[in-house]
Amino acid sequence: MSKKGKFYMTTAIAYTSGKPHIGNTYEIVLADAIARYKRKEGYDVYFQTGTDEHGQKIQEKAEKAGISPKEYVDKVAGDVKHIWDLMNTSYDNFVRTTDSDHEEQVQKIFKKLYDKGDIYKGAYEGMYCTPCESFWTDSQLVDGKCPDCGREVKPAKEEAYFFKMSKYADRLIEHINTHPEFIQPVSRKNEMMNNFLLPGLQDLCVSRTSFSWGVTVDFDPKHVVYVWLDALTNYITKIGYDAAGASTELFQTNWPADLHLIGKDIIRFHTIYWPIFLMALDLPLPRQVFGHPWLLQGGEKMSKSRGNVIYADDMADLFGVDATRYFVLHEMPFENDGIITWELVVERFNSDLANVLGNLVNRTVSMSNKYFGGIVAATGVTDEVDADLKAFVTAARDKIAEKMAGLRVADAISEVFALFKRCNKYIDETAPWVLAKEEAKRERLSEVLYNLVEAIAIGASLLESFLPETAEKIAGQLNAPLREYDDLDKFGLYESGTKVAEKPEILFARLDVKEIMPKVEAIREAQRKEYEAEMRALGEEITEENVSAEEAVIDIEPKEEIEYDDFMKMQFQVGVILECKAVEKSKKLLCSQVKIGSQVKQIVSGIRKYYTPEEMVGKKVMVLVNLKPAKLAGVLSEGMLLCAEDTEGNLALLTPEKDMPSGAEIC
RNA sequence: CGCGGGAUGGAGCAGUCUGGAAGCUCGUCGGGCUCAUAACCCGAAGGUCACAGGUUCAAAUCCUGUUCCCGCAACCA
Repeated sequence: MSKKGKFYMTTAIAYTSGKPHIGNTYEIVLADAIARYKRKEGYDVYFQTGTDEHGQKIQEKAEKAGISPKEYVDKVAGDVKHIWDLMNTSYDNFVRTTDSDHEEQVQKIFKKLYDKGDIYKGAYEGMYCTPCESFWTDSQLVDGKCPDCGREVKPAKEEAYFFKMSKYADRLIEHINTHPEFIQPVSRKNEMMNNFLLPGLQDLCVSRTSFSWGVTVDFDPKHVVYVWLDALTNYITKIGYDAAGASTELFQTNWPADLHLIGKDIIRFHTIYWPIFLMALDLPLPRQVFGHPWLLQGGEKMSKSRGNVIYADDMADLFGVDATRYFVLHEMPFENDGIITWELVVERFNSDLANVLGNLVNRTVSMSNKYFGGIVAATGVTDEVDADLKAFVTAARDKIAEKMAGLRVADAISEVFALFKRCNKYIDETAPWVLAKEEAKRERLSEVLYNLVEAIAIGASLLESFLPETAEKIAGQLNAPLREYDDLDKFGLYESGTKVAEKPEILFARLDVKEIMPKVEAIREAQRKEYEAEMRALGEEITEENVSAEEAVIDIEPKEEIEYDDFMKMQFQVGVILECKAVEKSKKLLCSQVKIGSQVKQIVSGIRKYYTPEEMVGKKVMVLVNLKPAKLAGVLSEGMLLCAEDTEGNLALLTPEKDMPSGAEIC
């Protein structure tokens, strides 16, 4: 055990539904920077990551690809690990939820919670709407009928296991209130409190019978364990937790985790369900959960068919691993989403990596060789300007420590670069090429170069956690080892008389956007080709539409087969929008007056995000006319406008392909 | 009136808690320098700090109202 103690941190485990893009890769790089930094500070770090491999979605994807779920996840887990390794991440353990020891512990945990009474076998005692295949609680019903379709529901009893969330809610609220650092950033804490905890927690259904690709409940094998219970517990099972009490030493020393690093989308699972599961297991809670923001492709959504997905390996090919690391670490703010575009990457690459850092090392090494044959020696001939440089450089370590303590990784890396900028300024202040002209200033010149090399050596050591490969390269050129953390506030440890590399190696060669963009285009083209090949392999037809669409094809849950009579019960007609306005008190609803034949109906639709009231007026739309009227946000709606919806939830109104009069029947 | 965050030079952000000369990075323009990867250093232009009121000797900062964006929740017949 080191002097600072242990530090157990995890990333979320990646869901193996496809190859991770740069947005997913961000998390592991961020985690790695923190892990390396903590190690440097002197902590015994245990850094765990891995893949989440169960669930319905994976089962379906595998079926489609015509392989077993296990074959499918083996492949994707391989891809994930490959990228994690490519990004030079220093995890200690790569876990997979299909590992047998994990599955076994999940079963034990489930059983333990069941024996304890926190998990109980129940049923959706509520009401089941057969056409909708959905259960509803009494409070969700509208006039005792299905809130989805308005039809009769009947009591049904599909059995399932539930977890008594409410039992631990007060304890969790108390914990969150007394541990302000628990949820980061704090704005997320309010969301969790206001939306979930304070209104009251519902018991959570923790088993499924609708698919089989998961951990089987061993004492009731037709159920599989809810994927989140399965996934979250990796944080304990894979460091040796044993529900029967025989936990390993690794577990004893490392639990509770010091940091769970996760995406902002899964904060709820980590700050509500996970702590409650732990309470039920009588285990202490993790110290901190940080829900980081997302890295978004500028303006557009990432989609394979469009060829604009940015993958870490493509970026590494074009720019190198450290440049990729630099970009994601630097560009991601603490709280808001970051933006990534190829142009932005090139700009950052040139201005920071090539100009500030690469050129600094290059000119310094080059001057040492030119003036002193590469020998860097301190002479003690100082000048006033040296003091400021030294003060700046020796203060950097603690500034960075402060940023890192608050998980402000982007700010921390900026501090490192501020040091390099200060060095460039020092060169200008001392003007070595002027000193070189006078033989009498030779010792001063030597001291200046020594100071520079020393400052760069410290800078490289501070850079190590973020860009490990580059730090090593710089140390190599200076012919000096990277420094220990405790020495980073001391100036003058570079061994005087050391000879630096004879020829400086270019660390980052400047890039030209004009040369990069054709390569980017090639990557895009390759992506589209690969995508088409995949579609073909799945037997899907490639049409102009599904290549250019957000997602080529969308499969939805198949519904029960219906009789022709069922169809005939529904009355569809063409309607024309006479008036349309936004529904107040609602962000999504538009209220339209629709003329169908000679009658006018008021219809409310959730399409405000996609259509303005003005553009609605005059449209011919398809209307389900005989739907039972209902109130939405207090406004009566007497029918339904038909829309197509993609997987992103984007909506498009259906309109007749040729002009048809209002009231025309759709059949 | 569901909860919360935000609006600051061309772009991206800090500053707001604790009122006291509007700051950082990138870009643009001018200058310097030549050790270096056309790089580095210095300087300049450019902002009514979303809008309207109020408090104060003094407001980006505090108070009230308005508009617009964004999370989360709800809703989406």
